[in-house]
Amino acid sequence: MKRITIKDIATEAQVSISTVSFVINGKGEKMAISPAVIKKVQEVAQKLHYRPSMIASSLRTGKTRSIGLIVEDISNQFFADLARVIEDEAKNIDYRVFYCSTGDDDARSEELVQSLLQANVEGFIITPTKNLEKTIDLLLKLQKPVVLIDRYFAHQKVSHVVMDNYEGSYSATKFLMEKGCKNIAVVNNKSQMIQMKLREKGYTDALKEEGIYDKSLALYLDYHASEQRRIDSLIGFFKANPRIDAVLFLANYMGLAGLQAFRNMGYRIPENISVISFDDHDSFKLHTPTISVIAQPIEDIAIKSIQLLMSQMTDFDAFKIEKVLKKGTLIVRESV
Amino acid sequence: MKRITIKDIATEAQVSISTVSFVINGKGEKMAISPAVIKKVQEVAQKLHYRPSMIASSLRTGKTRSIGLIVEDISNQFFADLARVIEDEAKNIDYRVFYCSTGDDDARSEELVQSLLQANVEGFIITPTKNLEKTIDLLLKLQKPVVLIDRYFAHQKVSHVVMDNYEGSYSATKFLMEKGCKNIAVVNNKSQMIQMKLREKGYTDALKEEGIYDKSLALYLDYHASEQRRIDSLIGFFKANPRIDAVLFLANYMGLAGLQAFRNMGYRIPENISVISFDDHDSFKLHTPTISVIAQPIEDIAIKSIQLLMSQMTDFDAFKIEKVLKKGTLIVRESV
DNA sequence: CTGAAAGCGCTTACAG
DNA sequence: CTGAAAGCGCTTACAG
Repeated sequence: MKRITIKDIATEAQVSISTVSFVINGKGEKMAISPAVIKKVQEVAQKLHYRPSMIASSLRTGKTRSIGLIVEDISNQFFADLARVIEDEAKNIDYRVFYCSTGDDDARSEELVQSLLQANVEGFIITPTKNLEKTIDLLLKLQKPVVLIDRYFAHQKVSHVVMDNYEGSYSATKFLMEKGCKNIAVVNNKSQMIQMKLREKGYTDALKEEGIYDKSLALYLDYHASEQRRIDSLIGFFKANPRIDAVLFLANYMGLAGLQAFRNMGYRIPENISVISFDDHDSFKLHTPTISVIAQPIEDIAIKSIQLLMSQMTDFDAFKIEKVLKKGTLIVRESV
Repeated sequence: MKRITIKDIATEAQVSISTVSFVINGKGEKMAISPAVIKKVQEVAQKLHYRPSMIASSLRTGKTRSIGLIVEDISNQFFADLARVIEDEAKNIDYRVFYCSTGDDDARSEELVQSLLQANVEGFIITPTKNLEKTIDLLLKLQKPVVLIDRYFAHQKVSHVVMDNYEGSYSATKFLMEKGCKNIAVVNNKSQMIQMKLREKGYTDALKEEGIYDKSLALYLDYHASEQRRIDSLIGFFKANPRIDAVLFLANYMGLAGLQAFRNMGYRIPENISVISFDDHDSFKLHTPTISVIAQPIEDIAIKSIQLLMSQMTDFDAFKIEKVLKKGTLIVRESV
């Protein structure tokens, strides 16, 4: 089955290919093509089931009407929701989204960037991995619009949209203290990424203000360890520190592992321990008891990052770097 | 920043663009180009940071090395896991995957197919919506390789890979009966899609064999209703049928709604009611009690469907239609 | 109001 | 062993 091209339409409609191209792209009127010809061309295109070749037009115009979205893990509900909103927003302005997961692997992230570059995407929305700064510099050098989300590099001149992580954990920690908790632990990962540091700092500062900060009450998990390994570390940590009466998990996968740890240990929530986790998740709503969370403003982040990207794409030179913080929401459930 | 093309390399290396193209594509030796020239070209390409234009080469060769994956909802864990495995498999053979969600909407599904056609993907893996049969016929007419997953149309000549849905619910129902359950309900949706019908038939047949089938013990939910509406229907149904002592949910989102319904009603699992759901989910592992499931053979399905697609892509004419059933696994947890 | 022609960056059959 | 040239399907500046 041969592909139908504008040439076929031109022949069939007995006009030139330029005329066909103008009509197909809705520029018929602007080019003062007669309504009769416009109608004719449209009918023929319809009849032959013409489908324009995106590839040819991309090659010609240098535009692909597509953006690349690189997240940490598309099967994590937070990123899946984010991707869904970004895709919808992009569709509204007739853009396609190519999305892919880094698995928190620097080498893979760089490959993905290269592969999206080859696919000629017009802009990038990225949750960078720890050592991706240089790769992002490359994108900037290539004049590619970039917006970072969820995290960023403190000294890099790139727009980003992230949740106000500091404020989120600061107020969650305050909330735990108001409820009477005295020995509040925190569970973080070892990544040292800025968003995780800020979350921990919010926690630390809130406790320091009350003079009850105790740095031995922090556990650092390995992102790449198996879930069982994480659960084991958690059990070890809580057994070693029986005085802990509340815990703040700095990401949903840690919270999920934590709940399994508590179940194994026979801890009851909130009688034995109060729990708050970052990032909402189905399981937190469904758990007995339901778990309080600091929910990310997913929709705000998605919409703002597309906006920033678009303004860069429209006018790269006039564009100003924006660093946007969006407030999260403390959702109080039964676990405190 | 101007794009570097093979022309630039040719100029710099003082050879023809054909030579450059051959070297870049690893055909240097085959074309008997001297090692010195090969080396030279490679060095220049490296030095200038040459990145081939996928678009130009696609236009020329008609190949894009990409496949389209259309699932129901990428934020559902089942499809997310499936997508992840398919992406990895595709990457092994140097293919890219474009994935997108239908939201169980026929019109959107057709749009997605059209948009992937325009992007010139070389093959399709699709979880079709109810009325997508004609669109799939179109793909077949266009000689596009297609593999359906999760569900299919009984009389359409297309390869598919699905779980053995009948066997899965048949054996789950048997298992419930062995445990002494007498009034076993089933919760399905209204879609009437073949995979859902087969799941229900496995349930029905198992009960009929024992002569205890009661058709009033079936509830049909609306996929497009809000979660709260689904929960309300479930509560109404179980209140109206207090003799029910076990329930089989035919998809994970129904099971999740069911658990919330039981919590609202104060039902205890498994004392008041035994529960088995199709499709595994984090929440089922984490729930108190943990919930037994019929897990899909996700990896098997993903790998097999890529295989089938590849054999169609390699030789469309010689290819035979294959209809593959993969067995699921009953994972027994605390809910029965 | 419409058409001929150049060119986007590649690949490959052909010529030498 | 290497090069000149055609052509993939479009868009658009230019000419008339």
